[in-house]
Formats: sequence, structure tokens, C-alpha cells
Amino acid sequence: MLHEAVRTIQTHGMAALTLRGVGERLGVSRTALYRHFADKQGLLAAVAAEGFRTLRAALVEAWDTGGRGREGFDAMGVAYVRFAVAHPSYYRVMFGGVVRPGDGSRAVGDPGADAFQVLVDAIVEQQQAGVARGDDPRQLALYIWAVVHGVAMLALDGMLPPQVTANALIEFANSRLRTGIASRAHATERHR
Amino acid sequence: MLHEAVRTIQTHGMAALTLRGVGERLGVSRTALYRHFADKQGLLAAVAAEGFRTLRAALVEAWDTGGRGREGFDAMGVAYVRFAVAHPSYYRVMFGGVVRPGDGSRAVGDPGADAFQVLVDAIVEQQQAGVARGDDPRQLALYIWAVVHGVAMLALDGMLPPQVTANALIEFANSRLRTGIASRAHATERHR
DNA sequence: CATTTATGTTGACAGTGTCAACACTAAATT
DNA sequence: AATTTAGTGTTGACACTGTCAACATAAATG
Repeated sequence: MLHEAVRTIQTHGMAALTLRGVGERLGVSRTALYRHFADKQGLLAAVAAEGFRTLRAALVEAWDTGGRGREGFDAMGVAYVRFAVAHPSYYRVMFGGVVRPGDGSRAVGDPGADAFQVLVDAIVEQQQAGVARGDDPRQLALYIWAVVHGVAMLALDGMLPPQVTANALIEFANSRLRTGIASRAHATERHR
Repeated sequence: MLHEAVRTIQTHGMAALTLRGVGERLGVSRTALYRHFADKQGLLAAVAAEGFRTLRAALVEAWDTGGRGREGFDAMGVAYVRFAVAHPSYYRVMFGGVVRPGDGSRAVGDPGADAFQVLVDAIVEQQQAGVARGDDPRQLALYIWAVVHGVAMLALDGMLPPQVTANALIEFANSRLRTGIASRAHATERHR
């Protein structure tokens, strides 16, 4: 059900998502979906929640296989943008303003918060390792989230000039980001 | 006409924008709008174009009255986010994925590019003054745009925790941003 | 066996974007 | 001055949409 909804958005755009269409394409009739979701918002909220869980998994994987250090941190940024570009349908539902966080008994908000927590934890670890500034980790996380979210959004909206790929931009952002959040000791040492 | 459309979005949300409603609220009948816009996308594209012009004006004003230096640059970031928060309806039409840049004979793309150019010019000036890194100014501008855009989007989507205001976040972002893009000389001198 | 629950179906209603056909007014052209 | 044209607005109609109410049926439960 969610899968069919996502596939519809992926191939025909978010505006083409219609409850009736999804139903009949599943060999089931128009209003059958109402037995599983309160309304269209409900379906979208479920899609968003699943998207956040997938995103969280991608972040955790990047952070872990990257060695939970500088490389892992950069890999998280790349993984974040890669997720958005690879699954624009999910991403648009998650952040397109169609689903407000807090709707549906926090069904969306919680997975979203979980994904965010991965970032916060990574920052705390980097602070303990002495490579990141000692600011409030939540504030740092919000800032970094804004950066990767901005890159993802610009890429999805086709705002990037043709010769600039989302990957190139996120890698540049990563380097600037690191300089911006590095601790004093590492800043002077690594600044080029 | 545009004004009425914007007011509708502002007060009742984007989903409540209906051509018929706008028409009848203007004392004119349902399909009268079709004499001025090709379709609903056309109306939205016009709204987006006007939004980009307003945004550009706000950026120029902040940059100029801020003294075209560090303060002016920070003021641009604040002005950007302030615009998004003050006119969420415009901002959502501009970046909500409803209007693709390049539709309508570049009616949207051009004002958007104009606004972006303000940022690029400011960066070039800062580079000439020796306070910003000598990267490709367009790449730097994209990065900075991503940051402010990300902050604006998170704020609009209600993703910020209640105790964090959009203003606080953009100011923190400004300081981290500056450290990240500063030239070597200024970096060591200003880093705290 | 009786009953509740979960699920699916059809009919209907109010809205919506959009098109075609029809008016009317002001400007442009002859 | 007469006629044509472009600009603007109106009504009727069509295909679609989300959603609800009423009805059916199969599975689970007592």
C-alpha cells in the first residue's frame, strides 16, 4: 500500500497521487484505503514516517561504516543528500509541508526525532573526541541539519546549475562545515 | 489578483487556494482568471516570481544598510530567514516544489537568478576585501544559500524545537558560516 | 451458535481545474 | 465612420477528487 503510493509519486509526481488511483491499481476499490488510514493525510504521514526510518538507517550505516569519526561524519552528510536525491518522493512528503510534524499521534514526529538523534549523538561523540566545538550539541545538530537539508532541497527543486551535482555541493559543504564547527586546536591545525 | 491569492494562502494554507474561490472573492466569476493566467500553475508561478523580487529587494537592502561588509553579510542571512518566516506563503510557493524553475518562459527562473546574483556579488566583494576564501564565488554562494534555505525550511515546517527561534538559529549559523568561509588570515585572527 | 471486528463495496455529494461556447467593450484598422 | 479584432468576463458542462453513509462479508471471539 505505502509502496504503491510511493511508486506513484516517484513516477508521476506528488500531485498525481490519488487515493482512488492507488486503490484501483491495487485491484481494490476506491474507498478501501479508508480502512487503513483516516484520510489522505494519514497515508502521507505513514509514508513520511517510513521515510524517516529509512533515512535514519542510512545515517547510522554511514556513521558506523565510516568509522564514527571525521570520515563517518562526512559520510553522513553524503548519505543524507544521497537519500534525498535517490528518494525524492519520500523526501518531499517528509518535508514538503503536506504533513505537519505532530499530526497523527506523533507517528511522524517520532521517527523524525529518531533520525535527528543520530546526528546529535554523532556530534557528542566528536566533541568528546575533541574535534568539534563545545557548543550545545543540539544547536550544532540543528545547524548541520539545516545545511544538508538545504543542499537536498535545492537539488530536489532543480535549483542547482547543471554543472553542479548534489554530490559535489555536499562535499564542498562538508569541508566548509568542518572548518566552521571544528574545535580551536583542530581548526588551526587543519585549516588550509 | 496575486495579492488575493497570497492572502488566501497566508490565512488558509496552500491547500485552500482555489481558482474559483479567488475569483468569486474578487467579485468576479470562476473562470475569469484564465484570461490572465494559463492555469493554476501560471498563477503560482507569478506569485513565486513576485516573491523572488521581494526577496531580492530585502537582501539588497540588508546588504547595503549593513555597510556591505561583515555586518551586511550577516544581515543578509537574517533578512533571508526573516522573509521566509514573515511570508511563508510566498516562500512555500517559491520552493514548495509546485512551481518548477524554467516553467512559464523563465518567468520564475529569472527573478530567482537575480536574487541569487545578489548573494554572489556580495561574496565577490568580500573576497576582494580579503575576508572570504578565494573559492569559486558561485560555489560559495550555493553553499551559503543552502544554509539559509535549510534554516528557513526547517523553521517553516515547524521542525525547530519550541525554545529555538529561527532568529537564534540563523545567527548561530552566521557565526559558524563565517568561520567556515573566512580567509586564512582572518580565520586565525577571529577564531574564538 | 451468536456476535463483534476487520475489511471491502457501491452510491452519493460537494468541490475542483479546465474547456468550449457565448457575450460585451475598447481599441485598432480600413 | 464603419468594421474588425483583441481583451475580458460569463455560464454550462465534463472528468476527477476526497470523503461519508449504508451495506456486505469473512474472520475472530465469546
